[in-house]
Amino acid sequence: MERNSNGREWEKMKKELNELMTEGRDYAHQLKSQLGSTSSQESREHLAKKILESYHKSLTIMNYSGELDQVSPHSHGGGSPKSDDSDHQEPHIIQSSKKSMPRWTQKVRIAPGVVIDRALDDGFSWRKYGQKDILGAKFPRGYHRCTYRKSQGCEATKQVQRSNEDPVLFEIIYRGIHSCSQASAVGSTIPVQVLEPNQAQEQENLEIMTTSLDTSHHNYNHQAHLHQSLHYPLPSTQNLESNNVLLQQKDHNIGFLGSTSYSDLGTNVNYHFLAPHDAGSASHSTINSPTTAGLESPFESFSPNHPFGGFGGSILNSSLRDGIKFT
DNA sequence: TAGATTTGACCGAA
DNA sequence: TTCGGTCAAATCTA
Repeated sequence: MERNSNGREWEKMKKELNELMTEGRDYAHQLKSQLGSTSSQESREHLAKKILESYHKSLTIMNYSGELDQVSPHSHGGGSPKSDDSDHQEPHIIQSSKKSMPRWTQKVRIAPGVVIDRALDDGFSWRKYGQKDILGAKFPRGYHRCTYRKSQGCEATKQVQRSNEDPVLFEIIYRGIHSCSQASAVGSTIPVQVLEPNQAQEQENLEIMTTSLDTSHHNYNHQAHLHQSLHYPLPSTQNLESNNVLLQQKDHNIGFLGSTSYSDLGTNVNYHFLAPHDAGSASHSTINSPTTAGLESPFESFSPNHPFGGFGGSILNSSLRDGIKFT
């Protein structure tokens, strides 16, 4: 059946991706080993560049494969029909009309204390092209596409939906990968993706990410605390759980990961990212604006050009948020 | 004045 | 027929 050939192609792609990720890991190890040494800044930058390249290649493969929508179609045995429980981010397939486009979801929980002014500043420029009331949703869904769609034919889009149950929680659905000039400057919008690696390798990949964070984040003085849980479309729920545990543990070491802001869909809010388990302690104070329809941008103090942009950017800007799942 | 946002209309999939 | 996604004209803003 068609599924068999797709499966073979997918296996081939996974192999290539695995090689690239491994390459990236090796470079990261080298970089890590140089951190405690007197190696030159140039040498470190070179290694960082190589890491970036590895991940960029990986993401490019995913971009053109058109396979992401099919990732792990068997990942939830007897999965429940569509659920409104937005706090549980079990990987699931979202049927997309644009099958060839990778699509993934991330959830951003906002907390007070950080003023942010760009609409979900993930380093890319977005232009809002629509807003629509969704059946069963209290808040409208915003539709955004890449600013460079016309000039560069970039097909990346995103949708922003505010949670019914938790107004400080935003679900952001990304579609497509940037093909515009921002892609090389910022990195892919696709966050970390580990494609069925064994756990050891998976942990190493994650270590790379956090190592990268440790080497970079000190350049920033954000107030926000960001916690994360990544959700991979892996067949194994065990992998999923280990990812979450690992990342949350790493997260505590990181301290700060980033902040962003979002302005849409209901109220003016200032946010930083918190994992659900921290949300309670972090008072999601919502700075309500007198208008609820205006949806002004509450995001500030998040530089779209910060060095998490490339490798780190694809991971940090996009991944290190409340939750991400590929679909 | 150019670029961004808003919003009603339109279209396609289910 | 309904609903989600996109279009495009009108409007806003820097």
